[in-house]
Formats: sequence, C-alpha cells, structure tokens
Amino acid sequence: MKSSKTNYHHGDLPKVLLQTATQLIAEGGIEALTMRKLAERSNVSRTAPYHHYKDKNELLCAIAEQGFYQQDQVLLNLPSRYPELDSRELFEKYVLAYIHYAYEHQETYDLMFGKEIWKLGEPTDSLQQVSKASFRCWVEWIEQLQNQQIITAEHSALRVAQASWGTLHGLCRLLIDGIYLNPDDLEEMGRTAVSMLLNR
Amino acid sequence: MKSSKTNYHHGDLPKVLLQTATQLIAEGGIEALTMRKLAERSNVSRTAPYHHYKDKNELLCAIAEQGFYQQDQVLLNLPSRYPELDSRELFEKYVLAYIHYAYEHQETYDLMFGKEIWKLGEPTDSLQQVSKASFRCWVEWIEQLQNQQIITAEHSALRVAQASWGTLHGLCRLLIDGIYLNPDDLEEMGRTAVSMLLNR
DNA sequence: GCTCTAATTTTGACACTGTCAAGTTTCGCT
DNA sequence: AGCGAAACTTGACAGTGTCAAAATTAGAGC
Repeated sequence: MKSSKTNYHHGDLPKVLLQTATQLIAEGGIEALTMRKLAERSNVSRTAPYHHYKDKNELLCAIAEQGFYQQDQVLLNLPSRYPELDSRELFEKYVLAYIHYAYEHQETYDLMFGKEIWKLGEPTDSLQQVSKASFRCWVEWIEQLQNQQIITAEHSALRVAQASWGTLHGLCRLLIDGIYLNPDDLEEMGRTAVSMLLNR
Repeated sequence: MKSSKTNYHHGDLPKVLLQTATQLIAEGGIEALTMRKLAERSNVSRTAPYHHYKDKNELLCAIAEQGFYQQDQVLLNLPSRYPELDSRELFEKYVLAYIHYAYEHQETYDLMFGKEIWKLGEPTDSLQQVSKASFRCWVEWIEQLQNQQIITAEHSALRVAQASWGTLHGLCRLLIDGIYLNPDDLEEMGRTAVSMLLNR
C-alpha cells in the first residue's frame, strides 16, 4: 500500500509505539520509558504519541494489559502441557512458571502489579477487567484444590487465594525491587513456600 | 546560644531536613518529596540540603533507616508486652503488628523495601547493615519456631524465613501499591496466611 | 483531477525535576 | 581582628510530561 518515506501518517503508530515502549522498558526499566525517547525511537515528534494514548498512564496500562494476556497464555496452557502431573505437582509448576515469568519480564510485571499504575496512575477500565479475570482464574483453581483437600479449606477460597497469591507476588517483588537478586534462590524460596502452603 | 533570625546556619539543618522529608512523604507519598519542596519547607535555598546529604538517594536512605529503627522497636517489644501468649499466638501478633506498621507508615515502608532505593538507587552502607540485622532477627525467630515444631523444619531456617517473610511482605505490598486497599481485608489475609504457614 | 474535511503530526512553550559551579555569608579559632 | 572552613545562595543546564496552535497529509465526494 503506501508506506515508505512519508513520515506523516506512517502505517499504524499505535502498534509501533506499544512495541517500542515494551522494548524500552525491557532494556532499562520503567523509568527508562520516556514519552520523548519513545517518540524519538519511533521516528516521530515528541507529542505524536499523545494522539493515540491520551496519557503516559494510558500507554503504561496498555503495556500492562498486554502482559496479562501473555502471562495468562503461559499459565493456562500448563495443565495440557503436563497432563501426567497431579494437582499438587501442577500447583508447584504453576508457581514456578509464575516466578519465571516475573523474572523474564521483570519490567512488565512491575507495570502489571506496581504502584505506578495502581496507586499513582489510574488503571484503564480494560486493564481492570483483564486483571480481575486473571485473578478470578486463580481463585477458581484454589477452590478446586480445596475440594481435593490439597490446600486448607479452613478459610474461604477468596481468602486462601489472596494469601497464597500474596506469597507468590511477594517473592516476585523481592526480585523486582532488587532485594533478592538471585533467581535460583527465588525458585527455591518458591518451592519452600509451596510446601508450606499446601497440606501435608 | 545563637538561633533567632540568622537564616544562615540555623541550628541543625540535617535533623530538620529529615523531619520535614518524613513529613512530606507521609503527606503525599515518595513522589511528593522533592529536593526543592523540601528546601522550601525548611526555609532554605534549593541546594542547601546537598551539603548534608550528598544525594536525594542519601536522604531517602536516611529516612528508610529511621523507619527500620522505628519498626524494630515496635516488634522487639512485642514479647514483653504480651508475656501471656505462647509462641504461636505471638507469631500472629507479630505478623499483624508488621502489617499494621506497614499500613500506618506506608510511604516509609515503601522506602524501606522499595525499588527506589534497592534497585534504582544505592543503599547506604549503614542502611544495608540495619536492614540485614533486622532480617537476621526474623531468621532467628523462625529458628526458634522450628525447634518448637510450630513451623516446618523440612527446609533450612533461612529458606523458611525468606518464604514466610516474603508472604508477609507481599501482603503489605498489595496495600502499598494500591492493589488491595482495605486494611481490614489485609488483616484477615494476614491471619489466613499465618494459619497456612504454621503447622497444624 | 480537484477540493474540502478530518485525521495526523509538528513546533513552541511552560512548569517542573535533580544537581553542578561559582559566589556569598557566617562561625569558630587563634 | 583576622583567617580558614563550613554553611548557604544564586544561576544555570539538561531532562521530564503535556498543552495549544500551527502545519501537513490522507481519503472521500464531486
């Protein structure tokens, strides 16, 4: 079609911006993502991005949303990828995969669950929906584990889901915030946490 | 001695700066703490603080360090404040007190364990010492709980300490990052987590 | 093919930020 | 009284997000 050297109206900026932005944060963390650098990298003027994302906040939400889709995809496919494992083993696999994702996509994870968006910014409606759906999925799993007496049913599924996910998230945060740096340790911590959380 | 309206050399800026800074972040979060606003509030020029803290980073570290002292004081006094409780109950009290501190001093807590200092900045030597001592204290407690068979001894004290503290920290982060906002829920989540982590 | 409109992009500007270099003021000691 | 050091100030710079107004272009209707 058109393309080439037009400069003006070059295909679809929105997609390019999302890509470039994701790349930028992957390289240097969230704080390396600057509207101006993003524009420059996309060969576009400072304020061009503002016509596709009203805010820096909206841009960040878009990246985070993408992260949720990506993570969901990895995690939802686990059962079919390991059909030989029982629920207990699958749970550990899930936890380790979660940690692994957080490690491999530290900056995206930070955006997904960081205060940049949830406290300082304003999460987009669609981001809220996606993240809620993702958590609901976790709660349902916990419910199943409760029915199989693999995890405690002393408390409601919601509370157990919150507490266990809190554990998981806490460990990931330690990595992301630079408090524990060794991912091998992290994995061992994850295993330990799992064996503590599940019934013996 | 001197004092009054000299403007120059007014008592001890360092202490005033620390106080004002703590006040500023308590009011509007870490991002409300600006070297310039800090100077203004302290009735001093923009760059005066730089003669007492080489960096913004150093200032933040000083605030965080103060936070550790404060928190340690609360937590270390728990056993003597509740002599009638057994280890198990004391552990829950500890966890709740920890959460409570995090809630009451959200911004300081964020500084103590946030990436602002630990990943983006450079933790001061003395901050590192204080925080390490604080964690060592936690590990020792876990060791005792292991000896009393209140918590699992399947894994090393260090690993159990990391996992359990990760849980604790994770819950607090949910609050601080604006993901779960209700402190009452948080407390219930804390209780749930404790009952999951301890032996039955 | 021409024109008009709406979408898209740019330039200029503003108020912020952290921090450096150079100058000014004051304290404490001899 | 005078001097060196410590404390503090002013000016400056590069960087940030984002708004308003201007410029450019694509695509539709004739």
